[in-house]
Amino acid sequence: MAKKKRPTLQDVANIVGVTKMTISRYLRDPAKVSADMQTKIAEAVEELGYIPNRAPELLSNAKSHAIGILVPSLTNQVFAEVIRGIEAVTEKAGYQTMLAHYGYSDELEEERIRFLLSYHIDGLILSESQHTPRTLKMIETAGIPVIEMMDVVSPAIEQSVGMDNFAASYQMVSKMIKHGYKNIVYLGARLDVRTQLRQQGYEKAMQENGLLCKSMMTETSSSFSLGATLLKQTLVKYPDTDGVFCTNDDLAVGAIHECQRQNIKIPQQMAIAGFHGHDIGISMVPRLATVVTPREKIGRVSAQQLIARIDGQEIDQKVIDLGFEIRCGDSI
Amino acid sequence: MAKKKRPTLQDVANIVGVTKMTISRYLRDPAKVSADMQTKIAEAVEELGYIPNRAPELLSNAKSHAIGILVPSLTNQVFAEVIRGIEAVTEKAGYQTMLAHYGYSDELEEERIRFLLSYHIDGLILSESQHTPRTLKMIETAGIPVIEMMDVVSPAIEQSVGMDNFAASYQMVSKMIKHGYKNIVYLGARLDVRTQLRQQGYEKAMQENGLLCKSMMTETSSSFSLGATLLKQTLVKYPDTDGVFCTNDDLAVGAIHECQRQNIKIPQQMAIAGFHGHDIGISMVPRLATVVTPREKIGRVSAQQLIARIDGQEIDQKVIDLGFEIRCGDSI
DNA sequence: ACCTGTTATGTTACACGTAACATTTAATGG
DNA sequence: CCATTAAATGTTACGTGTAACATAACAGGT
Repeated sequence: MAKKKRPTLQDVANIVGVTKMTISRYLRDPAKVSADMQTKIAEAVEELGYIPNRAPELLSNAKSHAIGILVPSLTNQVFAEVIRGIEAVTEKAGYQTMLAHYGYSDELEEERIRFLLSYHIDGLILSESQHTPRTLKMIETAGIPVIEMMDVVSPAIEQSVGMDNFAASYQMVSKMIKHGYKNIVYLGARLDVRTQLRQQGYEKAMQENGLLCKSMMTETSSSFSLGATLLKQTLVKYPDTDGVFCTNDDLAVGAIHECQRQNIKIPQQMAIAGFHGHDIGISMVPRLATVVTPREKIGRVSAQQLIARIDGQEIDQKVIDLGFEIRCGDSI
Repeated sequence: MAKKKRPTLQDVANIVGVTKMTISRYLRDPAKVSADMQTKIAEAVEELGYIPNRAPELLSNAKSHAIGILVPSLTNQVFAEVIRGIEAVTEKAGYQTMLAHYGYSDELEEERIRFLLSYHIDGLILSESQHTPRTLKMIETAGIPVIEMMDVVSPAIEQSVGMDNFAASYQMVSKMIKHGYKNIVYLGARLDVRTQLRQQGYEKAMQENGLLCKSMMTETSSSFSLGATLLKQTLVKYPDTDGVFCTNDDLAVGAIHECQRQNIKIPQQMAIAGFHGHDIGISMVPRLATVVTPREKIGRVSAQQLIARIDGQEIDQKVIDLGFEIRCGDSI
């Protein structure tokens, strides 16, 4: 069972009886070779099971038609939807995507970016606006367009596409206050930049109304049961709590579960609001109040902008704000 | 703003005043060059922001220390956890992962595999045991080890790691029947192989007990609200339904939501069971009856087996069954 | 038959890091 | 201080597809 080397263009060429250049042309555009040559080459390629080799085109400085996508987490549903948006665009434009994640760690992000760049990707979509100095240097050196998604903070690199997390949570909490809730607590997990922005929006709304800011936070990564736990802890520490604003839907749903366990009536005794507008918020009873974020659109627009810039277009808008929507549901 | 070519080893070498070979040695193992050379090279590398280039090592038939992971879907939480398991192992072993997904389409799977193979990955982890003929040919040609995850069907390629979906659903449905439920309906979405195996397990259990098999199925991809919809439709079509077995937790949770909306008491009037054992099933009220699948372990073991085989070990077990656990919760 | 222009194929050189071997420099022992 | 060995660096060749240019084949018009 000797390990055969995998076939090269030359191997295909030998079968057909031409030079590998002809095979190369056929693979890039079949119409470039004569009709009977097309069938002969097709057969040989099929017979050998030829697999293209990207190495040479990486050696030359040709475009790779691959772009890198870097998300902090795959367990977070948000990014699955953003990725879907990105790929809806890249698929049509003939770009392949290389996906990586880094568990909210700057150092891991750097490592992943180095990995992706080592494959000469044509562009890069990041999910944060905070990077190590080395990351910034690498990206500058690579000289490829970069997009930072998710928030509309002024981009650390070139261009950002997202929504205003601060404004969104400010509006949501203001609405809760308008509904008459006074002792609203902020529930947060996984303290990334966006979580912090949302907390600041919460604080602004509370302070504007002369209310006290309280929070229940953890570094643990978000989950439904964590939401339940945080609510339980909140009720112990702040017994007069009449509302919680959660940094995402998962926590909010878990909080609702805990209220149901403790027979706390929503929204009469307790208001609960989340962030993102995932499907479960619509499915559940009561329907969850939440900020609906344009996740798929963020992906689509990011990919469009990136590809436009790969094609040489200048940046027309450094910051693209795709907005959000407040959905009241039945939980506030 | 002339586009600078990105720096090569030669550029680093020119700064330091040595040949690129010395730089290459340093990058692979700093101890291989003299002490003062180490600092000089480190500075130059930092200054240029040198990014490694994988092309040459792809050209030579060297190992790439990258493996490919192919999952049908990223929105499906199951795979996020499997991937976490895989990467826990690959990270330690010094392998990079290239992740791709294909939306349950054989053709897209083929395309993704071609893409991954074109980067000379050292091994491949797939999530299905059904592939196009061309896919099989390519994999054979590539001559790299392949693992098929998720179920314990006899592997289409070489080795499979997973659990017995058929037995699991058979046991769960049997348990529901033992609890006294008779008119149990199977709720399914996204008709992939594992969904079908689960349905067959359901049917076996029902038939063994002389009960009638009924199902409510759709090709739409799974979601919480789809679970609610399916339950609603089930109650219209089969009004005497007293239990539903769902192909996954999402559908089951949605079904519970719908029961809550319609004031159907769980488990007194309706039994509901899911599949996988996701966090939400523990968080929610009532706690969901479900089959707990070893998702992360499937990932870990798959990666271990793959790496062992990349290192030349022979296959010791063609099929590795990692078992499952029935968790009753409060919903049956 | 001859020229023109088009189409199809061939030739050459190149991109970049590394294995294998060659050479230089430094270090140790007598 | 020379001989021998070890350490550090240099040299050469290689792998694979493609751009750019070169050549061959062929059609159509006169």
